[in-house]
Amino acid sequence: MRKPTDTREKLLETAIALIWQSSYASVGVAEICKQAGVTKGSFYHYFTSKAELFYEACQHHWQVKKKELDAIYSPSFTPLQQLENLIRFVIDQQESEAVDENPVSGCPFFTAGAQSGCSELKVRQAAQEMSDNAVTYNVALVRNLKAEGLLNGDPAPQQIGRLLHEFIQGLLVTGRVYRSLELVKQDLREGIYRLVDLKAEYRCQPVADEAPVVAAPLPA
Amino acid sequence: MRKPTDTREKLLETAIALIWQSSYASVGVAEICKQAGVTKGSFYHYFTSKAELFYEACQHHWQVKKKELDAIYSPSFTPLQQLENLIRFVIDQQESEAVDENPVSGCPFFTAGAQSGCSELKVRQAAQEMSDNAVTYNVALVRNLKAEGLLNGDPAPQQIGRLLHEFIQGLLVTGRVYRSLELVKQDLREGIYRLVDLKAEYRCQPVADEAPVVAAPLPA
DNA sequence: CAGTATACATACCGGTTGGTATAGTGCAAG
DNA sequence: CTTGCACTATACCAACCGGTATGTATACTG
Repeated sequence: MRKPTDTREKLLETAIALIWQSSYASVGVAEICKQAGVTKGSFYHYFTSKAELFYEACQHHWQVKKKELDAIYSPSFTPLQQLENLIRFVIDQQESEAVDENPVSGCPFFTAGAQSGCSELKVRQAAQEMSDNAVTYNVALVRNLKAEGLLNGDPAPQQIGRLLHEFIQGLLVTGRVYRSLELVKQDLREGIYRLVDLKAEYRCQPVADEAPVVAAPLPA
Repeated sequence: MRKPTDTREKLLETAIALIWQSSYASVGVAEICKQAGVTKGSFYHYFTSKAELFYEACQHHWQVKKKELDAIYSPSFTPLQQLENLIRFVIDQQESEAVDENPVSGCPFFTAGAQSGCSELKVRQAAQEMSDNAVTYNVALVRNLKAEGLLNGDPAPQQIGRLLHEFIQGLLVTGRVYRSLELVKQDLREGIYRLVDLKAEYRCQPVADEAPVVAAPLPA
């Protein structure tokens, strides 16, 4: 046996990074390999196809994001704080991944999956699973808000969770098309607040600009 | 001069139809030509590039959709009816364009533009212009609702119009990824109603399933 | 030291892409 | 009848695509 290398992981991360910046279709296997400092031979040693690489890269990347989301939704926050954390998370995310030509990267899982249209079952599958993941977290958030009696009416958390995801995705894609992070910042909070429909007395509470979004997670 | 042919228009319509069903990237010039019964020579006689064809096809298609939207938003409807018309319009649209492998086509302008990411300025430009068009109509709707005093608070119609567009696009893209028109039907009305935030007394009024969505436009 | 499985490199494949060069065709004006 | 132009058909290109075949270096195992 040869000693294990980090080639595989390198490919996963490079793929995410590149596809993130442009799109699944416009990034070739060759480019991914070049950027990762790996040759095609190695690529197809670890992955059976480009679509499969994407699928696994999504899974891999989710493991990272999951930790961040767990911090966001830590029980050490009140539901209202969690809501604000989510908003900040989305924007931070976009800001950290912004590149010159593409100030809004959008959700990589999704933008790729969306275009797949007919072909590439594996890609669509990845987009679905990542969406399911995101919705699950949204639902938890809504449930928390509802449990505290902060919401008007008697909404179905499952549906509101979906609505949030649909809206956020649409907003990010729009921001991407317009190449405008400003648009995202303008509409994100307003859209989310309208979808969850907080009771009047809790609405639009100003949030400090420096408010830490990630706190130490509770020790079990 | 030779008698004018419909070659150009044929190409525009074929392009829309094909790209609609799958995606901009996965439909080649050759396929468009074949489907339109035209050869590549003719294609590049009328259009300088694939991207330009797409751009012009969008403009062409918008002229058709514009008429439908004008009917939807005819002053002969009350604002509430206009709102319901919009909801029905979106769903009818998807239902009429559904094909086996793709029950949700999404907005063709947008799904194409979204994926463009880095490349193809002309494609992104088309997506932007078509979005602007859509938002304009949304804004008009919100203004009507607000003018009748049907909305809570004092919302900015411009923003709500954007939110509606962002949500609808996100929903359609999600429906596309899940290949589920059912999802779209479930979430469309709820999302829209939450975003516009109608006063309680006007909310969720049941709408007859057979309600005509297109009425005779007012004679000037 | 032989055997073997892993890890990677080189070179190449057939197919498709968007785009072009060119020759030909139909038709109207001179 | 012929010239000229709008239009169309054929043939072709270089570039690139995802994927593969084959070879080799490494390193553990018996």
